[in-house]
Order: sequence, then C-alpha cells, then structure tokens
Amino acid sequence: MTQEELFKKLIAHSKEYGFIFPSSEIYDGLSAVYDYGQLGVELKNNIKKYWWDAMTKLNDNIVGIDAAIFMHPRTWEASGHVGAFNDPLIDNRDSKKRYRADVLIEDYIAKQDDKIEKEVEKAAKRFGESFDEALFRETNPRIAEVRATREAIHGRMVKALGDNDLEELRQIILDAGIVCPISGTRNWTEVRQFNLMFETKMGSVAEGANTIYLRPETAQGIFVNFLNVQKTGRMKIPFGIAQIGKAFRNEIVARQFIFRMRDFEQMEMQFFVRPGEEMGWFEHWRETRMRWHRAMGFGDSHYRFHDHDKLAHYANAATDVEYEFPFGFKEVEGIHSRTDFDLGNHQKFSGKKIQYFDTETGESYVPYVVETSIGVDRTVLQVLSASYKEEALEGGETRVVMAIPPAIAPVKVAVLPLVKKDGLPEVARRIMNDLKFDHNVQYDEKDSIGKRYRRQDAIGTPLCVTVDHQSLEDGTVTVRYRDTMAQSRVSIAELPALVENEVSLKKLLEKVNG
RNA sequence: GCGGAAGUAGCUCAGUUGGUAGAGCAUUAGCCUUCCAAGCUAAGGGUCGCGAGUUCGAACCUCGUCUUCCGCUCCA
Repeated sequence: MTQEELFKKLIAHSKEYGFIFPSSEIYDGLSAVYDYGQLGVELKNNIKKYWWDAMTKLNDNIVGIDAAIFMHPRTWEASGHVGAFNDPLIDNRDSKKRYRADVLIEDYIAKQDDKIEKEVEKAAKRFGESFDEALFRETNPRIAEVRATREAIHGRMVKALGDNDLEELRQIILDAGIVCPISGTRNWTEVRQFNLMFETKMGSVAEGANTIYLRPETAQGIFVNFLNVQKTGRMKIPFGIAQIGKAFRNEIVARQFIFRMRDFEQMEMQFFVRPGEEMGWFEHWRETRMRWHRAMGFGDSHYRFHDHDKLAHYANAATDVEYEFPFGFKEVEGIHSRTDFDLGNHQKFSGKKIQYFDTETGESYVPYVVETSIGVDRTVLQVLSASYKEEALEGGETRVVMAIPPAIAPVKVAVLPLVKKDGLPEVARRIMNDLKFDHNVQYDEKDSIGKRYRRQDAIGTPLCVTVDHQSLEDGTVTVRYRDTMAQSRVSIAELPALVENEVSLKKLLEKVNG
C-alpha cells in the first residue's frame, strides 16, 4: 500500500466511522471546511486536554484564557496582518507558477543592481578609478540607462503598492519585461489580491457598520490581555498565557483533508520573558514541545525540526515541529521568538503603556515573547494517520485497527455481553454505569463477539470488557487489549483501577515533564 | 486560482447501441449463541453531485456549475 493509498483509506475511514465529515455535505460540501463527528470530537477534545494540562498543570507559571474571535480592527493593524496578509499575486500561464507581484519586481530590481555594479566595475577598471569614483561619475551611458529604468520601476512599484493599484503592478511587470523564472515567458495573468482575513460587519448597516475580521490567529487575544492577566493573576516574568480557539484564514489553496482548513483551531501559548533571555526560553520550549509530540509514541523518527532561515517580520528565531504525514513531512507546530514586536506594536497603536516592572532588576520594559503555536486539526490528523493500521492476522485475515494512544482515544472501554440473554446484558450494563462517570464507555450486544472486537478496533477503543457466564458465578470478566488482542481475566471490582491505569493522561504528561 | 482525474445506496462497485436502477458488504428487526468480523429470515435505504440542452425518451450524449483527489504556492 502506497502512502497515497493509505491517506485515501484514512479519509474514507474517518468518514465511515464518524470522525470527520465534509462540512454541509448535503449541499455538496464547503471547500476546505470539515466537521468533526461523534468520535472526532472526542478525539479532538482529548488532544486539547492533553495540551491544556501539559501547559497549565505542569507549569505553575502558565495560565489560560479564552478570548473572543472578534477583536478591535486596530488589533490587526498592530499585528501586521492587514498589511502582510494582503499579497498581490500573479500567475504565469505557461509554467502555472504563482508569484507575489511585488517580489517579482523586487527580484528584477536586484538584478538591475547587479548589472549596474558590474558595469561600474568595468568602467572603474577601464579608467583606472576606484569603484566609488566610477559609480559617481555617471558618464557611462549604459550605467545611466540601467539606473534610470531601475529607479523608474522602483518608484512605480512603491507608488503602486501604496495605492494598492493592481493593474499598475501588472503593467510594471510587462514594461520591465520580467519573465517567469521557470518558463521564461511573459504570459502573465491579472494581478489579484487575496485577503487572507475573513471580513464581516458589526452593528447595523444603518448605524454605519464597521468592518471587523474573524481572527486569523489566536495569539493577539493573548497579547491584548497581557496586562489584565499579569496584574490580576499577579504573574511574574517569566510566565505564559495559553489559549485554545478557532481561527480563520481565507486560504487560496486549501487542501489535504483537515491539514489546511479555512476554519481551524489553534492551541497557542505566549511565554513572556526578560529581553535578552529569549533564546534560552526558545530552546526550552523547542525541546519541551517536541517531547509533547513524541510522548504520544508514534516513533521519534517521524518528527523533525525545521529551523527557519528566512524569518517573519516579527521573529528573531523560529522553528517548526514537522511530522511525517502520508504526504510527507509537514509542519504541525511552530515555535517562534517574537521579540517585543507584538506588545510593542500594541503599545504604539493603542497608546497604552504595555510594560512590566521587574522588581528583580528594578527596570520597566516591554517583555519579549516566545510562542508555541500548534494546529489542533493537524494534530488530529497526525494522530489519525499514525494510528491507522491494517494488520494481517493468522488465517489470512486482516483487521483495521486505530492504535490511538489510550489516553486520547475517543472511547476508552467497550462493555460486551458475550450473549444477549441469561442476565449477561444486565451485568454488562452495571459495569458500564459504574465506569461511565470517569470514562467514555460504549455498550454493544449486536453480532458475534469477534465482530464486536473488530468494530472497537476500527475506532481505536483500547479496552474491551466481556461478560460471560462465568461472570455470573465468580464476578470476573475478560479484558481484551486492542493492540495485542491479548485477554486476561479480572474481577469486576478491579476494573475501575485497571481502566484508569490504562487510559490515564498521567503517563503522557510525565514524559512531557521530562 | 491554473492544469489533470473523478462523482450511481453508509462503503466498494456494476449498469449492454440512450428505453427513467442492481449486487456484495454495512444498517435495522427477529431467530441462533459462539472470546476474535462476514449463520438464517425479513425490512429500510438511490429525484444516478447539481442545472440546462439535444431527444418521443438521458445515469449514459453536449454545455455549464459544484465538490473531491493529484501537481504548483503559502501556512497552524
């Protein structure tokens, strides 16, 4: 089975058993939007709890918040999203490649600069001058010409970007004779602008409604609440604020199942530190977050770091945790050292002082931030794709089993009467009622016992408890383990402790704690 | 967004030269009682992705459209 086939099977399996459905499917679905079904929501909630506990319980200096999706529009000016998320894009029809129009022009300008430099060097050599002398003499008509067009193009680009004039941007590309680096042709489409933020209106139209955005990341809800939490929680630096919530991006290309959705969920933690100490904390969180992933037990070789060479406007260090999906290594989580960019900008845009008085140093400063930002849906996909297994059994049979870590499995225990008579269902119901306060438990009496085991395997239930006639006599039941298919006989009284031991989050959290 | 492929029951698919749909599995009910799925009986379930057009007649031909999958790009 190829990885591609595996991925297709996984998607089909996810739908068939109620993990994930296409959104509004009866209306043909909505592109890149998915719904979580009855099992998917349990899995997702368990993953969120795993993260939340790893942040807020394991660290006494991390607290959580839950900010609104709507925020004041100025937030997104301060964060840079209004600017950075509005890229003018152009396609080359021959190579089918898409470029940022301004980047194409900038590359062109850089090339012209190289050309000028070369010509100047040549002139300097010929006339026995220094580079600077040749540069400023400007009698070489070739240099003057190249420089004039370079300046003209540059000037037009700056103006076009400022005016948001997309037609002019395209005209600049045509006038400069810029060709596609791949196809070498000038067969360009129109320049289009994609605003990655979803807009909506707040207030009635009559009142003069304001455009507001659905947040494209949850982080800003933390930054704008920095002082609220720091002061009311009497937090001392270093400390962190964690948040889980939905974010929305109008992706141009959104595909690969739930890997890139337009409506997605993030788990973000912003850790506030003393300026100058950010790199140590960056390393700390880089390692801690990798431990969190690896603790799930999918195999360390399926993870790697991808350190960024090219940094975003707000960062001075950045790395990704990548997981090896069926479609290759892809980013699941980002760890960024964001400096004081966010808090500093909010201070600037709001006019409110956002500073921390450090009693140790006696200084007042804008804290630096180290961020961990993980996609919930990507983690769900990571768990699903790591867990899906088709096993060959003796006798040429196969079984599909979801080897989901027990602590995050949607259903923890299935209670099964061997037959649905002779009082076995009643005993099974009693066991279920005893366990249901602590765990998600399923009851099933339909079909043969083997078939019921397979059904539970397919949804990743780690434990099956089977009630048989012997149970009536001595109060014992069979516990059947998903991964090994092994069985053991235990007394009903021992069940709560046994189940707790098998499915407890504590084991995972201990590994994260290091 | 551009190019390629696909869309018939919950799933996997069949459906002849155009004559208005079928199988297996699954589901539900009953019987049977068996610790690793596919015993027996019965039932439910499809305006063939959607909309036009051609035709006496369209799942099938034509056009459009939507969705999904595969490449290009970005990102949590």
